[in-house]
Amino acid sequence: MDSKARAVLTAKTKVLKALAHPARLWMVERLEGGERCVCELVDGLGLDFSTVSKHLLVLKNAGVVVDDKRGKQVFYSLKVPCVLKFMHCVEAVMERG
Amino acid sequence: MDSKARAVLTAKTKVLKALAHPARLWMVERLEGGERCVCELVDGLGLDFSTVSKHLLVLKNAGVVVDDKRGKQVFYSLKVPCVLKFMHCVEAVMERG
DNA sequence: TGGTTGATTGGCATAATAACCAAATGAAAA
DNA sequence: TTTTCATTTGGTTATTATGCCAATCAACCA
Repeated sequence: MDSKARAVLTAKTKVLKALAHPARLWMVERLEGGERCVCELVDGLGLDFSTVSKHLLVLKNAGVVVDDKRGKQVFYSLKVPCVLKFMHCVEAVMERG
Repeated sequence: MDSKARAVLTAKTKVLKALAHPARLWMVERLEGGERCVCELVDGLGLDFSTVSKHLLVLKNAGVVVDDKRGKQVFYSLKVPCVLKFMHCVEAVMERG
């Protein structure tokens, strides 16, 4: 495995790692229904504001979501529509458990 | 979020976490070409036998691979064919980075 | 039987994550 | 301009993940 192949692998796992947390996956699923402000996500998750903010940063750095500040609020939305389609495969893995 | 929804999320993230490591993802991609014995994977990765064995256990516990002991060797193969299809979406995320 | 090979397990040190609280930022309202 | 509100950042601690070494196990061979 050369260094280029290693870099590609690391980039892919960055996306997977971003999705591989219950709070972050919940937020991504929630964003399927359209953009949400941070406060809505905090309410739904029952976590600290700072914790949710950091989770959103992870998703943003991975290229999964984008943010848009309007007025006092920040709205997050999915950057790539297929993100949740591919979750059907994950569910298939679970069912064949 | 009730406890049932939380359990489903945790189960999904178990699969994602299993894939979210360079060595494990590399092995899964390699298994796309058919079953491989542990020794082949060790050679390709350049990691310790014990390390590779533990990574494979993570994939097995997540339901991504199955093992088959034949003689002294253990062969691993993908349990769910769609695992790599959904990686195309991950690649799409990377390209729109 | 005794030894070798392929693989797993246990143990340990180190690194990376995740949660909270407190404090800082920054834009809008007063 | 001062205050306020939504969010982010910094700091700390607890938990989890990773990788190597040594020991073990199971199957084959001499």
